[in-house]
Amino acid sequence: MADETLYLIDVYNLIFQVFHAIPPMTGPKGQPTNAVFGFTRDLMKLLDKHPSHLVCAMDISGPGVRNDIYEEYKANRSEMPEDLRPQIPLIEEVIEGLNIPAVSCSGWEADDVIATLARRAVEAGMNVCIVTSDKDNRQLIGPKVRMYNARKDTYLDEEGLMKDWGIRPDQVIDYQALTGDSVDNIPGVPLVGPKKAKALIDEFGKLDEILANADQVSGKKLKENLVNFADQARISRELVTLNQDLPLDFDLETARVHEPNREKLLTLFQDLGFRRLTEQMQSELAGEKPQEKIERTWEQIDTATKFQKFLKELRKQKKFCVDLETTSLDARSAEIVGWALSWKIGQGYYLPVQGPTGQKTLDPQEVADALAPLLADPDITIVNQNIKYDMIVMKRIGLDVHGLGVDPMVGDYLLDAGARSHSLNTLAEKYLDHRMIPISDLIGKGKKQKQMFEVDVKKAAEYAAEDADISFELAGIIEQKLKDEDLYDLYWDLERPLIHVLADMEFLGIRVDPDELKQQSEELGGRLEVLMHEIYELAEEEFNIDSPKQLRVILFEKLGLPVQKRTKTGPSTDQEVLETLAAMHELPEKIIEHRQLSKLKGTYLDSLPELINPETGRIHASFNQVVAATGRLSSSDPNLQNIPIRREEGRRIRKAFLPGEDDWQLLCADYSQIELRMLAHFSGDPELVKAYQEGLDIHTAVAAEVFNVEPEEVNKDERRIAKAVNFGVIYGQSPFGLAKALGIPQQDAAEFIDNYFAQFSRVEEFLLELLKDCERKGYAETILGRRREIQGIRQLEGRQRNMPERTAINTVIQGSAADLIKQAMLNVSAKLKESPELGSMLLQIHDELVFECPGDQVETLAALVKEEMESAMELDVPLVVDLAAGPNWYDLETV
DNA sequence: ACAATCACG
DNA sequence: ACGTACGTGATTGTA
Repeated sequence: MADETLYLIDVYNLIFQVFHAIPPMTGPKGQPTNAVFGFTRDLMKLLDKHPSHLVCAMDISGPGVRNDIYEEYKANRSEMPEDLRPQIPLIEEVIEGLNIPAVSCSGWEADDVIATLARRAVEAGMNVCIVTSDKDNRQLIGPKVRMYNARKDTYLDEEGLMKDWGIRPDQVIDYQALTGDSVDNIPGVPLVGPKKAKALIDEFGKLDEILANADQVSGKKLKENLVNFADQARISRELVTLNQDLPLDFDLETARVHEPNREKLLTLFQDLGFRRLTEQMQSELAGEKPQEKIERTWEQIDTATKFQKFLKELRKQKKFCVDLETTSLDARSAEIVGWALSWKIGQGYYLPVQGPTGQKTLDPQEVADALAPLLADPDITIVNQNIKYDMIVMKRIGLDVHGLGVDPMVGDYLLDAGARSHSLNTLAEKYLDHRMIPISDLIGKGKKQKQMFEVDVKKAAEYAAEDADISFELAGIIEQKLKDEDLYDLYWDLERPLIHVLADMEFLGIRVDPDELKQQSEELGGRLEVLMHEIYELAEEEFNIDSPKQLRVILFEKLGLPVQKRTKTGPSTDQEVLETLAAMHELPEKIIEHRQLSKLKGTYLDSLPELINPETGRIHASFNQVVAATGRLSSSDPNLQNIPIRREEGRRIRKAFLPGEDDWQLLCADYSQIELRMLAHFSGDPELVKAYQEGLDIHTAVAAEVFNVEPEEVNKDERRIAKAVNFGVIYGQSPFGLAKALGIPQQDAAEFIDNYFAQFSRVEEFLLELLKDCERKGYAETILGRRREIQGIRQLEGRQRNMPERTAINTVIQGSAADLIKQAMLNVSAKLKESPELGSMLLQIHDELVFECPGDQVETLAALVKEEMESAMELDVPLVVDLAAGPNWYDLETV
């Protein structure tokens, strides 16, 4: 039995771990499944390690023996989360399906079961591995007993324990008795933490000795505590001591690993919507050999000789992955620390060009010079995860990529636009069942984070080479998936070239005048100061105006104003509420103004200057291609898509946004009512189409139809209502929403909507068709075939379906508009490549593009941009682009 | 880490 | 009798 290993799994420990580590998932029937999935995956991973014996140890709910010792034991444990409870029976089924015995003991905990079986196994000459993150089990560690953390894939043995706590396994109980454990509500001795506990144990030995020698301990308070809390420490010791002698009627031989019940598991996995696990069961049932785990190796290229040999090999490749390790997440200020490459699955290379002093590195320039021609070769396919980042960094040292292939991140976005993450870690788990080395293992986290060049080169190499290797493999897999799903053209012809366009925009950035921002900030600062005092005066006390919690007290308790609506945590104080309250008291008005001004100051005036790159004098925001589920871009660091415009006070911030040179101009080109035109095109409604073809004011035209008056007789109110109804359609409107937007009774809103659909019946038909189509396919689809899965469109009914339906409608319209402007960006960009002297594209704000150009080129550029944007797609309605230009983003005049 | 709020299309 | 407009990102306060 010498080489046999028993794995003892603390089931609930693993369940809680995976439940919190894995974001919520839902099965086909809308049931929560994340814990089942994570548990199953981790357990099957464990089986890959070929244990000879396996036991699932469980708790039985209710108070146990330890509560007799100490009533408060585990008293601060909260109830099992609502989303977890229904998953427990499913997990039990998984355990059953895997043919693993589940063992528990009434009155005792899983830990005691584990302790008992561990002892018996060791006596039988077996090795033991305890699968839990619970620290109590550390007392069981020994020459033949290790612990295993399934989530982190790490083992802990005697040596590891010494490294972590600095003690031996037989000292664990006393250690824990002293330090206590807030999770299990074990009291311990106050003031004694990990450091003190180790010191005490080292000095005096066992707990009883420590307590007996309390008078010799340095530190007055500590001395007292060791005396006063001695009993508490002894109780704690009893609580953490595991029982190794439970009367379990269990023959270890029962734990021997058997073949799973694959039929049962298959059905279960299908019901739960686990695609990969279902496939795995099917192929195993079909008698296919499980795929061999790929052996992943990596090589460090750090000498001239190795580099020459490496280059010889690289030059033979038609496709490879390049991943840069750098000093910053901001591509515009990042320095290259090393290059990771891969052109074969399971093999990565790392070329360090910067490292801690004394470690071998290559010459940065030599590496760049050698790689430049390969990167620029259009016949060599270059791939990487989020390659836009690397392209920007490389652009700074004059390197260009031409044969851009599949970026797994962008590809996965097309395959599953709604996914919460498209990170490399996520994709590696999703497509390769591979868990990556977390970067925090390398550089740490929080404030003590290291820079990549400060990390031991060998460690950096392993991490970086893995990235390149995995990205390379993913690129191949995702390319095939895109082809299978008919999304390859959308990737190849739209998203892929867009990466270049966005990289260029981010690289160039936009010039911002810090002095203008500073001046405005000071002005607002003064006004805020005055407002603040007025507010304190009216409230008759000083409080933090930015704290909704404190504001609630002032408004609703002190002033006794009526609560309008509630948030999760209490009465709401948002703008809408304050506006209502403004009729009753002077204060809310002032709060509104204070909020507005401090928002402008904090979010824009004071933050933007810090983001100006000192080298370029410009702000280089990121345009994210894989965030918005509808297909739109998003902008961050900073977000340049939400610079104020609606109110004059905020709009002035735009004065600080400038063209690159003083005699240049900014040119703004925005699509007129792009989403409504999409709706007209899709529905083919003759009235809407005609209105657009004749160039009418659409809101007036719609008002005329809905209110049955001549267009000339439409009054302001009617136009306003028609406009709101028009927008409502795009959002999948409800009478409630419209009523709220317009401040009218819900009845009236319902009537307007009915009238609208009566007049524009093709719109209603189109929407119904859209929903039917979406329900059939499970996803919404845009004009260029972009898809977004709509959760709940199939299984939900009644009012529960409203949300998915609105999402579906909005996705088709908003997403198609996003497709259109992306296409326009490509077309404009292609033209500007031919005539770069005309200017450059700087920003995209959903339906608007911003350019900079020399003053004498404004008209030429305007004509080109208008032409390309209006002809980007051929719709059944004309596309109209409005143009404006000026010396900054505020003073714009129609071109 | 999350909730509330508010800036944009 | 409910609860609801669609899509983002940044800041601030609080647990």
